[in-house]
Amino acid sequence: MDKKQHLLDTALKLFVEFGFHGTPTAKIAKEAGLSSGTLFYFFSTKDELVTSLYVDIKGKMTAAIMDDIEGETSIKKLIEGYFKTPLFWALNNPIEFSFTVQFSNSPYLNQVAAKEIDLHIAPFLTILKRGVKEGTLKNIDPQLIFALVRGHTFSIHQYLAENPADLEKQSKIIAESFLMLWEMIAVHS
Amino acid sequence: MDKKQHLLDTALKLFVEFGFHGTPTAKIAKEAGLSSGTLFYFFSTKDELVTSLYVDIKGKMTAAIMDDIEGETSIKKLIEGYFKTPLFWALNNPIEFSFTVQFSNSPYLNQVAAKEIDLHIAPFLTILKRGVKEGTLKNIDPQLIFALVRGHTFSIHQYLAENPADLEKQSKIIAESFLMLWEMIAVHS
DNA sequence: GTCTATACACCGATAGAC
DNA sequence: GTCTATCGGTGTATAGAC
Repeated sequence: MDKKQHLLDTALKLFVEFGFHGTPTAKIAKEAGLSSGTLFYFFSTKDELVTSLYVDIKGKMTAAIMDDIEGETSIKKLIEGYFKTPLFWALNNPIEFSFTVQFSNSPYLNQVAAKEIDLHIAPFLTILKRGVKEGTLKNIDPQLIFALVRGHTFSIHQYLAENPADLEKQSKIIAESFLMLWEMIAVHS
Repeated sequence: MDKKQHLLDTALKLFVEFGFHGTPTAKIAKEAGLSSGTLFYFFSTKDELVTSLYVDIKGKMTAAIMDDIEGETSIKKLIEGYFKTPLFWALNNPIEFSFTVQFSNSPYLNQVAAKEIDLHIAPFLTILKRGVKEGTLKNIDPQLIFALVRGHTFSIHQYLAENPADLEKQSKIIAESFLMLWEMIAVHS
């Protein structure tokens, strides 16, 4: 068994429930069945544990998106992947997703290098720019379109989290909400 | 001068910059030119200071919305108020708005009674229900429409915060983005 | 109401044995 | 690699004088 991973998993669960501040390292170690010393053997500081958890999760989410859009070239399909994949991923990994939301809206975000964040944003922005250039997307600032996709994702996630439903219904909501998003940002011919 | 209000103002500024955890009560008191003892004379715990700050700000935002939509009856105008007012309010009160975003995505939110939160949501939900019933809004769950409006607001705020522009341009973006939102949720005849 | 001084709990991190 | 034990620092909150 991988103890480092076990510590990450335990920390994740506790952070989401009690917050970063509300979760002492001693509690993480104890809950994981390990000692404080071991925790600090794997992570030199608490901040490193928190931020590496974020980088970890963000990487997994991005990987899922990349996997989904692999080989795609159509703007619509690409944006669909960037929108739907995180949502389906969130259905299967609610705690991980909650963590990223909490982290992204906390001052911890500043501790993650801008380059690390840009790494996930840049490719999507390139796609959006192409979409605007080609006339597939409305002629508005790609940064704004990016914000709209993000916000829409955020909306649907919030809704799904607060209104439990079976997978079929959830899938339907995600699919329909993508069409709403697409109508909003695409040029209709 | 109202020292309690001064403490609230100082705390607000520091919380947004350093986070709740990163801001000791002693620092708040010192920055406000007061002593720790005085702080705890006005607020019996730090948590009370944090949550009362939230309730305070939320109340002001809601008041601004209510003031804006006073006398309105048309669904479109009402939703426009609920969408635009917070955004314009955020332009003039960026720190306050940042605080609410940070607070809403932290475990502190659980410390605010559900009733307090519902107080701000319920009236808007009533309007949305009426809009769906009347056929002005698309026939989807009002809760979902609510989430969409929220997310859209979140998007535009994020965009405006990251892309500084003059007031005229900002106003234009807010106005145009409302139309995008309206097209998304309204029935087109 | 406001201050100074301080109690005292807690937490992050280290040292050193095994 | 993992543990136990513990240090030093920090932070909330209180006591009591003014």
